[in-house]
Amino acid sequence: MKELPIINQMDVTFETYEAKFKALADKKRLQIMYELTKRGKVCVCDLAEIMDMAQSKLSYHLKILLDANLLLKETDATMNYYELNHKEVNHLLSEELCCLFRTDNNCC
Amino acid sequence: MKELPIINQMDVTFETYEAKFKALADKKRLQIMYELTKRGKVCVCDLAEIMDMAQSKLSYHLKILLDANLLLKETDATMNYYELNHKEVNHLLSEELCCLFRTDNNCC
DNA sequence: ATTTTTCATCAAAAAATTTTGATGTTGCCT
DNA sequence: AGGCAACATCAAAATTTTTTGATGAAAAAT
Repeated sequence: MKELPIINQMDVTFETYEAKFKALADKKRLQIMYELTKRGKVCVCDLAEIMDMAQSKLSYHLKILLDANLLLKETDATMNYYELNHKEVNHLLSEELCCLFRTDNNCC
Repeated sequence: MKELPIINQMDVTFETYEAKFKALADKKRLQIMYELTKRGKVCVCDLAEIMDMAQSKLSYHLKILLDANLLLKETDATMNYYELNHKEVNHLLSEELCCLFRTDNNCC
């Protein structure tokens, strides 16, 4: 059982966070996160209206957030619902950002 | 004295965070942050060695982090020293990320 | 005064991300 | 079965970001 060299461990760590921060590094995606924070579980068609965004474009952005594990997805028949992955968001962001993207006890 | 519409306030907020997360959304820049967390105040030439990165490239990345207010810069003669902006980092990131980029009391 | 060192900036090329419109898939309804 | 609604995926175009090598600026050393 070989241990990974520390440099590679760090590398993996940086890559993981890179993906998460990349997902957050977009105005539109931050607004999606914000709307989901406010509204809870929302289907793509409603979100497309809320965001005033073409459906394929929205799907693209949702996939990026989902792949970064910042959102959770739930399917019901033909509808797909997305919501914040609060656990992940809380692990990532400070309390200062709570008003925007966090919902927990000692929040705002 | 006209109040900004809420939608525009939010817009500005999202843009600000977009820039900060964009700055963090890069493996190399995360590693720069990490090295500065460990080492404190480092000049560009030393950092270029540490990062094994061409100087112009490093300057490019440092500028992005500096513009996002994640780093602080200090000039002494021909040397430019960079260090983490701990205050800003702490405002942005969770305690969970403390081991990587934060240095404060209740840390690790 | 010239050279050297440190670093920023520039412009062009390369690479990555985003947008767009079209097409594919799945499940529901008639 | 056929049509429709909700959504994902695709490929090409558009845009943005990053890399590269060259040049510029400012202070120190010779």
